[in-house]
Amino acid sequence: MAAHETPYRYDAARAGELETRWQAQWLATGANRAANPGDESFDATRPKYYILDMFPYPSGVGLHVGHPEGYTATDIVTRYKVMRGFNVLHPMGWDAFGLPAEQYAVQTGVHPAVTTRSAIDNFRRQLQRLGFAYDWSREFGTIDPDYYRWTQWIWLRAYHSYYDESRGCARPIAELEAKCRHEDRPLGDDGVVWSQSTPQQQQAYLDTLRLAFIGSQTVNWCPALGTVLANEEIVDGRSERGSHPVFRMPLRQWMFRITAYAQRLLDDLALVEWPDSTRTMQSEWIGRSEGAEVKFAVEGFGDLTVFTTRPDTLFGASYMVVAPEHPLVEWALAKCPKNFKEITEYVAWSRNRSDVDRQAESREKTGIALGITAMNPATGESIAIWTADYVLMAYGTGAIMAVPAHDERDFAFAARFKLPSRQVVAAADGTPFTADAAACGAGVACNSHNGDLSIDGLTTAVATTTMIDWLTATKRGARRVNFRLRDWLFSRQRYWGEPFPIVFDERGMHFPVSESALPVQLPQLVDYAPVQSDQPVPPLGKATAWVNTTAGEAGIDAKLLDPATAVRRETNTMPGWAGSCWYYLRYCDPKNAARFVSKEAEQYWMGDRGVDLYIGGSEHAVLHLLYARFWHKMLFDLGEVSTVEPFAKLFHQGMITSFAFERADGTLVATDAVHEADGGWIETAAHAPVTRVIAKMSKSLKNVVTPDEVVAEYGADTLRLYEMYMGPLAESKPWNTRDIAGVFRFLQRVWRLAIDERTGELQLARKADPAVERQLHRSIHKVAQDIERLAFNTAIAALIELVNAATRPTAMKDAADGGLTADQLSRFLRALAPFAPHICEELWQRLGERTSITKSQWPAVDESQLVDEILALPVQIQGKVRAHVTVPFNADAAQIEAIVLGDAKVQEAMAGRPPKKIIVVPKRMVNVLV
RNA sequence: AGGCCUGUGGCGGAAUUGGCAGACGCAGCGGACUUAAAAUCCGCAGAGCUCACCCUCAUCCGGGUUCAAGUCCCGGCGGGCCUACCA
Repeated sequence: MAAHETPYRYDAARAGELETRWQAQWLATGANRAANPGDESFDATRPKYYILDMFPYPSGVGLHVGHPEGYTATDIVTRYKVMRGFNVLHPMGWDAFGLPAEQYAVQTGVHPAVTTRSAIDNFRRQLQRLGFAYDWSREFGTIDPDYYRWTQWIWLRAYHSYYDESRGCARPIAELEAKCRHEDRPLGDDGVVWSQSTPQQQQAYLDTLRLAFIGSQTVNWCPALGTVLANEEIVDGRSERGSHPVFRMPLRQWMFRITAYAQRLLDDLALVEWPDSTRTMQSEWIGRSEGAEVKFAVEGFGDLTVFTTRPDTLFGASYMVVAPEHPLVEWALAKCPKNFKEITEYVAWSRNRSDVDRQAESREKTGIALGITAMNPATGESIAIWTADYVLMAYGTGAIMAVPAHDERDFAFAARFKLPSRQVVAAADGTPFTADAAACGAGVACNSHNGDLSIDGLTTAVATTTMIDWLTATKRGARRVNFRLRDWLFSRQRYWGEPFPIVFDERGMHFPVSESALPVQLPQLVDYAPVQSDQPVPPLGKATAWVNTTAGEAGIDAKLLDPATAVRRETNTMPGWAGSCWYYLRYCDPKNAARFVSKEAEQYWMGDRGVDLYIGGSEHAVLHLLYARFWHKMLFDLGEVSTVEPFAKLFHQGMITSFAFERADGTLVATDAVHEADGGWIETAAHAPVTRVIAKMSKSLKNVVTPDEVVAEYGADTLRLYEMYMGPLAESKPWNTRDIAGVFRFLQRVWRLAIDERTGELQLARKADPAVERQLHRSIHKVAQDIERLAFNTAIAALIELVNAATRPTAMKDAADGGLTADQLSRFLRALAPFAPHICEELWQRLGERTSITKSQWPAVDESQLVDEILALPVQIQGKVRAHVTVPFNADAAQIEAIVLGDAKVQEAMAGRPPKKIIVVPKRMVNVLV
């Protein structure tokens, strides 16, 4: 039939027309608005459900097809839950501060405020074109002063708090300060008390306890990015973004004392419904290890403390190693040892190397003896102290006891430098000890006794506790838990971020901006480029009029500082992660000018367990998700939020990959340089066969697909359906443009089921076909179940099967003889609506409905339609299917046995042999053993 | 080097608790309709064997548990992700 004969066919143009029409309508009528408690339209009888997407970082290039995957999934659940009678919160916004926007601005010469706003506008347009049921009235960006005002406020709350170890939670630091003053405590080891200390000393003391504090730290300096980076932002010694080399240097920076929360961040992973892999990654990142600290006496220096997880091997510690940055190195150099020059050179060399150099080189250990010794507290022996860069200053105490017999790293080092070794553990399974390798496993202690203590013969676990008890009793050490997690470096030498609400006076003391003076606005800068320098120089320093101000002007409490005092503003800014640490809270109450979120809105939407469903990429498994949990716990301690964890259920969508082609030598070829021939692929220019492989979408491979092009060719409903039909949400899956036709044809069939393509008239069945009716109930039931378990691909398959069953044959003369009745169509459309909302809304309205399908109820399922009266059961003889029998659905085992044994084919297969055993699995199958 | 995940037709995938392997879609093949093609509708379709099958083989490879294994256990091989001198 020619196109002119089917002018009312569902094609790209029709899809585009009806989709944009309904999108405008939904937006205009606020169809997707969620009412807050206290709002006029709020219905308190409904349960709440909070569905959150990880909000995007709007980039200049716009959305790619990976973005809508997770967004479509949450949209389906949103629409489904609304139809099921929930009050659903489903918001969207923009994570818009940060490095990429700034780098893009520097490249293009356009201010990041301008490029970011236009990127946001483009992202919003693209998302709205896909018909997602976001409550757009709640939209905000992290760059909005109304938002970052509260980011600054939360930071101030942390600044004003410390971690009370005795209570295990954050408390106002004012309480601690009052206590210090009242008790007139000594502030440090030197015994100087509070009242005898200068204000600077008092502040420095409090800074060792604040949750948001300033401190001098060895930081990761990335000259190419012109900023310092958090440990989490470094991969293989290079910046996660851009892969630039990173160097270590000491710097005074704002930090978060996330380590105070290490144990709780670890423990509470048990409370959340998250993928195991993500919980494992977080717990490994936190890196709890149990062991002991042990003091080794160094004559003239004092104690050299090490952390070890194997105190049971203390008798085998035959030398020690400290990190090149360890204070003991300076002390040793001060004694002018023979190899002073070599030590100095080694330390300088290892310090200046970037991490990438350290790791690029072979594992060959380097190091140098310091020419001093320590006393092994167990053996009383003098053992040499070395320095080597395989010992990290940032972990434990920056010093180790080396037990080459039972530690692979120590073994390699000892082998290289011919250092002594002693066996102190015998393998539990009797494997003989050799000097060729370290025996790291557990076993039984040996050669481990002195006049006071013997752990010989004890298993590793018992030997460990015995040793710790002895160390504790003799004050040579103690039980200790150590974490790999380090404090979070929270300042960046960049322009495009939240300013810190803090100023410094000429003494270098810091003062917080009052809450009432927030936000501290980011000043408009014409030149915001990073400053090329060996030393970090924040671009905000160029805003001299903004930086140099008075206490009064900056909003410092007059009780803290005279308003006329000259002060300098902090010129570092917060890192890109700041805004995403609490955005899910702001969505609950985005316009609140008095609080970051009202108690009522927070308690309602966060409920008992926080966000009910959070979907986003697994690349945020450690960074964002750990930081957000940390902020949330601080806010919980301070009484600002009511749940312990922010995200109850987390799910990661897989990556959408693409095809590329690979030559015989393993190099990749762009898709446009290849053609298909005889079921294979040929590189056109070289006439050589290539194989199809799966690769990430990239410009160079010419395999990037954008939602805009798919929407133009098929419409948004088809794109949504295709992305959900590709496979399980969690898996990574290749985009295959060819396959889109399948779901598009499905929507065309849906359309044709209701609409006569030639006339545009509604066409419906006169009466319901019982088989179709039955299948309709089953499909709706399955779709509901599948949505609950996020198995959208199988839900769609069920709907396709239903439509195939209901489709009229071409030969049918009267359309009313087939298809669906109005009532059936109504129910079918509601089941499909979460997936393909536009076409369903259109057909729904054509059925005569006047309220949006969005607001309709999920169709009811008749349970009796889900069971068959007669079941076909496969019958196995000796475990192989040999026959099928039909039985009543409620037949018991005895009845089924009788039917089976009476069946001719069964008897034939049994060949006269008597049944030895019959296994009947109700409603599944029968197995006869002879 | 370690940890976690994963391996099913030509392709994407299904099989929810151990119970008929390959649902559904793509690509392919055949038919109806058409002067013809497209579109549409109906059918076929894991491999093997002489057609068919209530035959044989088959879920990366090799063992095992079980009446029964894609699914559970052990050992390999391949792919992916994470961590990577963390004492």
